Amino acid sequence: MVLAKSSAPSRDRIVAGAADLISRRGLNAASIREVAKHAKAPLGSTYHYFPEGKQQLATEAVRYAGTAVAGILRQELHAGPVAGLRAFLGLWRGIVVDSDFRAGCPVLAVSVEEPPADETPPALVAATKAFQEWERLLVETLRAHGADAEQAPGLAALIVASVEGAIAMSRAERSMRPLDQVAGQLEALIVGAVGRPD
Amino acid sequence: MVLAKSSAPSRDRIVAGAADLISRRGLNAASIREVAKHAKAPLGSTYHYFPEGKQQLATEAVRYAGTAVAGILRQELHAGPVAGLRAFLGLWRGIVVDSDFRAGCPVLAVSVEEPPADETPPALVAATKAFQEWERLLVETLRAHGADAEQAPGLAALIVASVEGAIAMSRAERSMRPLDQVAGQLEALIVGAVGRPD
DNA sequence: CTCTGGCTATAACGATCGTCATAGTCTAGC
DNA sequence: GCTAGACTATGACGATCGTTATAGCCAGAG
Repeated sequence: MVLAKSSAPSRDRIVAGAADLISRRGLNAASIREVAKHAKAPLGSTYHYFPEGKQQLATEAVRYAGTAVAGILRQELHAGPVAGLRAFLGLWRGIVVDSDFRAGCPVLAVSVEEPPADETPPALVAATKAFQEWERLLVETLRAHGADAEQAPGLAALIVASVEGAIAMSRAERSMRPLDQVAGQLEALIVGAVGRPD
Repeated sequence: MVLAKSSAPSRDRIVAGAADLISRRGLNAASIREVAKHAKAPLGSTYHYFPEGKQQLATEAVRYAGTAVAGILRQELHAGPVAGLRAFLGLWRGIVVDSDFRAGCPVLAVSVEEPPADETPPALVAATKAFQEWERLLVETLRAHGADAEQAPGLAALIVASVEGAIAMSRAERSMRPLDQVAGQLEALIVGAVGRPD
């Protein structure tokens, strides 16, 4: 699983495990005790490594997932926007399938839970940055491959939004149909956007 | 009176309040106590009206939201797919804006939380049905307005997925940018799908 | 060797969770 | 008015939550 390697040092295992657990259960329902057990680390260690508690752990988990996905996306986009899209979709597809539709995107999971009080918690800020970074990478490559410069941001937003939504729909339906249907639509859209001679 | 009269709008208020709270906090983090308070109903009443507990309440909340959205969608689609899309988007836009980015889609919220054990809880089944019903309504209208019959399901899936994803992204970013960008993309796609002469 | 400091082990704190039981209130039908 | 049944009020149960405190282990520096 891309978001949860299991042989790194303790601290990293905790972060990766938190990302995985958050993607499954949601932010509020992912308990620190479960994260620790999931990462084969003692509960005390989580507060040793993350003295600011759950908020810090959640923030690092979101950043970890966001950065990992961005890295894969950046690398695969070198082969063009369609290849990047396929890698992006294949990544999520693998997570959903390998978990038997139980895991999804931790960034989305954090995004759909109400922040406390009237301040934006750092985990939500990290989620925003992750989404925007993915969009930015897509925009860059779309433009570099001939897509209309003004239309690229809209298409990138559509890609990220529809993939995130489709992941959730596929989990609910316990079927890859939504994700695969969206994949087909997006691929055609990208081809049309970069290949069209005006 | 045994069946007919379930008295005051108390029960309905609880269901609607549960849908709202679930959309804000997520399924696991939306407690029955908060739902009761939010609906100005006593805690005991929730177990009186929903003897199967939280699972039943969540299921009815998802069905309620799914049906309400489907009703609006069905009505507005009579004026065509673009009008339907605008109503769909406007509905969610209102929920997000009016709640100051705190509320979203309860169907999505239920979809992104891991089911217990190895069986599918009824709330998740209800979520699947809600998504599929929205897609079905879109497919019908797209076809009725001249969209390619084979392409309509893919476009409908893309619409639902991207709107759901964009709602979450807008909540995270505390900005309507993602939802508005997706709106523009989808509108152009629908126009192209129904209006294009081959 | 001692000693230090990063890590772990264990237990507890108050709070809140889902759920249930019991008793009380109210109202509709006789 | 009386009674049955729909609803409410109240409080408790075991479990689990985030968090903290305290003591113990154990490698490496001196």
